[in-house]
Amino acid sequence: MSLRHALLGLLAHGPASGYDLLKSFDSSLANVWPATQSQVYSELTRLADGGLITVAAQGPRGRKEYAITDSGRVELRHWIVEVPPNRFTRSDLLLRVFFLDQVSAEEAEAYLRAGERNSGAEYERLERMREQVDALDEPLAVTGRIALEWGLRFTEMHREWARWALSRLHSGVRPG
Amino acid sequence: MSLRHALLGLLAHGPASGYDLLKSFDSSLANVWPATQSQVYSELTRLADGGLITVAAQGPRGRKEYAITDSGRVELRHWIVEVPPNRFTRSDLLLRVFFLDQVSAEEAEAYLRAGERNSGAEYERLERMREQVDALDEPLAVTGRIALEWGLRFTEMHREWARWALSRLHSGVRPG
DNA sequence: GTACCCATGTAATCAGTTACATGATTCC
DNA sequence: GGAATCATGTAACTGATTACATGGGTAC
Repeated sequence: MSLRHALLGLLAHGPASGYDLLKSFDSSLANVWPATQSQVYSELTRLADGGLITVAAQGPRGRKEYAITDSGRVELRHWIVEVPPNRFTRSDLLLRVFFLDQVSAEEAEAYLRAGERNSGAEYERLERMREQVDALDEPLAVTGRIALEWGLRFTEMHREWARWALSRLHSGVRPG
Repeated sequence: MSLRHALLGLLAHGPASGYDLLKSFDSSLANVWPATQSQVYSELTRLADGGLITVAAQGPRGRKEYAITDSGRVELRHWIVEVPPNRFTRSDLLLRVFFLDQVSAEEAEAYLRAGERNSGAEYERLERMREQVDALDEPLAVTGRIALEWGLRFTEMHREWARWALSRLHSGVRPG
């Protein structure tokens, strides 16, 4: 049930249409909580039915601009401060690591090297984002910057871990 | 479609029943790929229908012991080395961070402090696991140890990030 | 004999993905 | 007038969660 709160959170900053919100999911929020077009539109309908948001204005091409209601804000705050975050996230990347003993040493090595490369590239992508965010002065800049820092530290950690795993794999597969 | 590969990976180490496999999901795999009882049993039936595993033996209480087949091993290896891991994982924890400007400074601070505490406790839990794993000499020990190291580094990173975020929040909310 | 663990299965529901479908407006 | 973009919606399917339901075997 986090998608609804992601939408409430975005609408807490101001009214927007499904189309507008979708763009947030394609850019900033894609790293944290990806969502598809069909998901966004149907969730907006449900939120409006529940009275957490309302259609504040209608524009051309059937555009509906949604605004958060008081009960929507209450629900958002409740979710942030009261509902404990999910501890376990699924990682098919780590799941493969668990079974690396089922492939050849060369394949296992290639897998970890690919991980090292990807997190390096991801780090650079986030670093470019940071430069942009640091230039802004919006309210999103503070919290967005904190989330971005998480990504930077995460990818850095991942890269170093992949290196460590490579050395560990060598000593593990060929003990001595 | 990672659950089926998690099952194949576990069965690659030797035959087991649904009940046995379930225990793996409750212990070691819970950190990486949680699965429920109903999910495991229905996926096992599907895997057997597809010929990736077979019922190797039947025991008391309707116990079915499954064994991986050759095509199951082929599929497992293909998944490990050919299928690229999922880059984006959802994090409702980070999603809340994005919207921390919607709650009071005190509440935001409490949220980050709770994250710091939790990752600290999680780190200690994993450290205790490491002590146990380091004592083993099974084939799982090598890859399991590598996955565990990821958890240790992740929780450590998370804790340090939470601290950083707290200082950042103070300077961000009350500029000067 | 009874409590606990072993052991499997099904049904209902929810969340998320992919694909399909349609049409209005703006820009050039 | 044609292309790109704005804009919303629905249908089919897959994956995951929760709850229900049942019964055999073992230890004491």
